[in-house]
Amino acid sequence: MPFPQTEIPGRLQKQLAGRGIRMTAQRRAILSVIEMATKHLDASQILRKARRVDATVDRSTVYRTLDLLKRQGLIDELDLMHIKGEGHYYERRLDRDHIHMACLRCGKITEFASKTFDSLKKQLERDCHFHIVVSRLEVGGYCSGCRR
Amino acid sequence: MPFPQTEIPGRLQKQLAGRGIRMTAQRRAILSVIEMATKHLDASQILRKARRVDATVDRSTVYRTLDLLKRQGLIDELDLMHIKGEGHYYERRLDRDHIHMACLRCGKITEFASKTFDSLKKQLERDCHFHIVVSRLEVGGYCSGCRR
DNA sequence: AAGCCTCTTGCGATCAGTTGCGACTGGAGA
DNA sequence: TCTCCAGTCGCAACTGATCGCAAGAGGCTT
Ligand SMILES: [Mn+2]
Ligand SMILES: [Mn+2]
Ligand SMILES: [Zn+2]
Ligand SMILES: [Zn+2]
Repeated sequence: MPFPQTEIPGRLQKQLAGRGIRMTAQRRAILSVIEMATKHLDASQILRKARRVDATVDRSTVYRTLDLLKRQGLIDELDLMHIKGEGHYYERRLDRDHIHMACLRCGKITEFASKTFDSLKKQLERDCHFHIVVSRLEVGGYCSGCRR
Repeated sequence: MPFPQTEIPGRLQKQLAGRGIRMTAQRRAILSVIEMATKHLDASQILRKARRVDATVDRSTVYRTLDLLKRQGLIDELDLMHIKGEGHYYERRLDRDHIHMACLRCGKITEFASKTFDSLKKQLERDCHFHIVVSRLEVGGYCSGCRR
């Protein structure tokens, strides 16, 4: 999970509030969980952690907040090749896009930012006259430790 | 949805049988639906169509068969940016990988094969010592008709 | 500080996808 | 052609995600 060099705590909350979105105790709890995360979390993990901050948080509020953050472009939703189960994973969206690689054997997730990926997207925008808002490149395969 | 120039009907079925996988009436029904599809289908659409071929097909059999085909590398699973709902879409995997672009306004799905995408994957394999088995690049944004 | 409007929430019902189980069957071998 | 059993199936119970609704609470206005 990529981290910015210097992160102001509560930044996510400020970004939302700055867009005129109402701040609630439940949202603050969920946002703090996402902000402090050191790995990709799924909805049930976010719920569990958020409840330690505010015990009233309900499952549906987590899903609704994740949906809000997605629509606002503040988080990205990942499949991670559905290595375990059908669920989705979430991570904060930072300045630089990155690729996710999931090892089909050991389950390790590797992240990688690539210049070629950036130019591929530029090329897509030019060649297909498509304005890209969000992009997701995920690959499944075998990591250096697991390939033979 | 990309189509091969000449497709032998029943090819998917032969591919499975050739790998020693048992062929059943239900599987034949589901395979034919996937083979004849002219667009990306979700599980409930596949179930509905398969039942018109064999009325006994159950929901769980569709999911189990999709899972089998995924594991065999014969179909790919797509999110299509979850333009509508959380579900997944399926398409046959053919020789050439392609990118999916989903328009967030009109919902149109555009497919695109790219030389740069192919070399990005090669570069990934080299730089990360990762052996790619399956890859998925999906982008959301605005198509030529919808961007202003 | 209080009122008010609107957005948000928890709850329960519902829907979609998964799993365990006993019955069934494809197809290899006799 | 018949037998046989591992693999597959339908079913029903279960789990995770969604939705509609009435109650609750941000935060602007006064
Ligand atoms: Mn990541
Ligand atoms: Mn997905
Ligand atoms: Zn590995
Ligand atoms: Zn469009």
